[in-house]
Amino acid sequence: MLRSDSPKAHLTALFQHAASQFALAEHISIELERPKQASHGDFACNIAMQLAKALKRNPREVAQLILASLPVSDLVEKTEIAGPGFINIFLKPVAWQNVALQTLQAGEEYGRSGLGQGKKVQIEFVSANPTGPLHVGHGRGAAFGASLANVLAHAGYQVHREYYVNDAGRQMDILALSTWLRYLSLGNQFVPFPANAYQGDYVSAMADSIFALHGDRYMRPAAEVIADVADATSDPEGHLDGLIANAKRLLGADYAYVHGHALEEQLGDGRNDLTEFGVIFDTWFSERTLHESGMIDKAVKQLQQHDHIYEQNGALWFRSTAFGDEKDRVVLRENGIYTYFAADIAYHLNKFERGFDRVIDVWGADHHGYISRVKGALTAAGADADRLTVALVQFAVLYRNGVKASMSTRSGQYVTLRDLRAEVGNDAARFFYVLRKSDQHLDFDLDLAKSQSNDNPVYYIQYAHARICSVLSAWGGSEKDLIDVDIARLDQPQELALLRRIAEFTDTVDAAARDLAPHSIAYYLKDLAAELHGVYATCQFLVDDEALKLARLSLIAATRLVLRTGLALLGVSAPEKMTREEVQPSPENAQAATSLTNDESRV
RNA sequence: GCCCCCGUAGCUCAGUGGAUAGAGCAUCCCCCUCCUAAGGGGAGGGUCACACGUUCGAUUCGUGUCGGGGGCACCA
Repeated sequence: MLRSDSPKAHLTALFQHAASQFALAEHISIELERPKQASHGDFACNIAMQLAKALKRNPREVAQLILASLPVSDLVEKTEIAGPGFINIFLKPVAWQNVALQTLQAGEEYGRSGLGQGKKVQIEFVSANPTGPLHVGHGRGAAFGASLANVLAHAGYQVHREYYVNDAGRQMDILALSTWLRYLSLGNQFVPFPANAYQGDYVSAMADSIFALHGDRYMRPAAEVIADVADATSDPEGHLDGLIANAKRLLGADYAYVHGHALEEQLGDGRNDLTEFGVIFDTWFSERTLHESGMIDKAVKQLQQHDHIYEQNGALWFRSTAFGDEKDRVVLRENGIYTYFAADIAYHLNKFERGFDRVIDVWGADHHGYISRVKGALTAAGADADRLTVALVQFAVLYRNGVKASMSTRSGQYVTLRDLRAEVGNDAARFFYVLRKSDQHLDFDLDLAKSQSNDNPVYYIQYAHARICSVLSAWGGSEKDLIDVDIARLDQPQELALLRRIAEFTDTVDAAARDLAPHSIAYYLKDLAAELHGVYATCQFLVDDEALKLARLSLIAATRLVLRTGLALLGVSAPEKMTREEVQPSPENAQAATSLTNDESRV
């Protein structure tokens, strides 16, 4: 007779029943928390204190009334009223022991919560300009977004992952120009390479490949390329724009090829990078299609119909100040080209049209000022802006040799996500990225990540998983035989602590989904692994007592399931074996260690 | 000037409207004849930046101050 509800859900129902005698209780949610101190029981309920004021009675007195009408349960050992009016509940061991069997029965479904109720949610993340390799800042957005998407899916949402491709606009033109200038130099047409163009080696590589494929088909005289272009020192941006205009004129229809080649190369590179990082998208949505399909025209017309657009200085402005923005914003420039903002309005209206109940954008914290603008435009267009949630992810600041490293894509001086993955591994990178709250700045110390990768908490968790695999493998039996065992043999404090932790998983997933906080999964897994290691250190699993052995194996099999499920949510692998690479101290390290010792001995 | 994030142990950071605020690293001390010691146990270490409010109760919520970081384009 295995119950299907968790101990907490069971108790919540009991308290709901007990509280229903008070009319006011309908507005109060039953909160059961796990006390920090074991002497306060398995759960503590503060409902008496919540009700006390409205009832104008002493909280301890209210607690008495609640307890008097609390239905009898075979899981409850005893209850007590403590402190200012807490009701502490002590459960019988069987309440927790059942958790192991419940977990094994649920299998991969364990931890699912009803939060999402099958609602469709779209999550858009990364969406980096395809103008160069992804860097460590994009990595954080990728790891956060992918983990959050997994968490939402496990919490019962139907999740759609999308990448918005900024394939229109000036930045892409600058990349195309940069590539073309490098290409021209291959035919000895030397145009001074602008300092504010894309400097990275990947640009030259693309030029090489175009030259290899098509020879001098796109070659033009350098003198014509720089003709009538603004001075590079006094007007660097105007200089770039002049070069772009000349490139478009001189190349004619061929410009689209150079532009398209650069786009495809960079987008493909980013896609491969992300795929290797375990970050997969359902849709890659092209900004250009918004322009070409007339969706932006439509969106702006929609705003015009609601009288939120006016003309000034030859441009069209959206009156965003009417929606809480600090100033009005241009949607159609004087030159007749829509702004990025205009495209984004159309894009978000399109998201809503596609029938998502909820839309989540993962943006870098530098975009925070942009939120009110987009939401304002959605409201202005008659859409429900509350269906859009923007999750801001603070910067990942990179440190190398203790110094903040430059992160500029144009200057080409940055560490790529690919480099980072190669150095610390995908698992450590994914885990490290989500180990901080998203609204916390992340100091990513490369040297530390590299030199101490063996101390990374991800290994601690993976090791717990590997240990279980090792034991179950040595046992050699089938996991199915562990679903129906005499679980009452689990009575050690460490075993019960582990069971309690396993029981928390569903609430953890639920809270992580609700708060858009995948980091709490990472912290939960650390705690879970710690409990497992504790049991491992105190209990022998493969003992002669057959019933005890099966009970303990059942416990660790359930633990393995939760570890696996949780790690999968974070995109981290769950290895069955951990093999340590014996690192021999290099001569420099040995020297450094020696000199450090000498320094200390001088004190 | 306006807006956003942060301020918790020596360091990096979790956490909570509740009853004695936690982890990892670092420091110190223990534990492998035994399923991987990438492990376990223990010790020390705190004015939860500061002030005032709200509350039965504030480290948590609000306001202000101070400190750190970031953002305020007819760029994307």
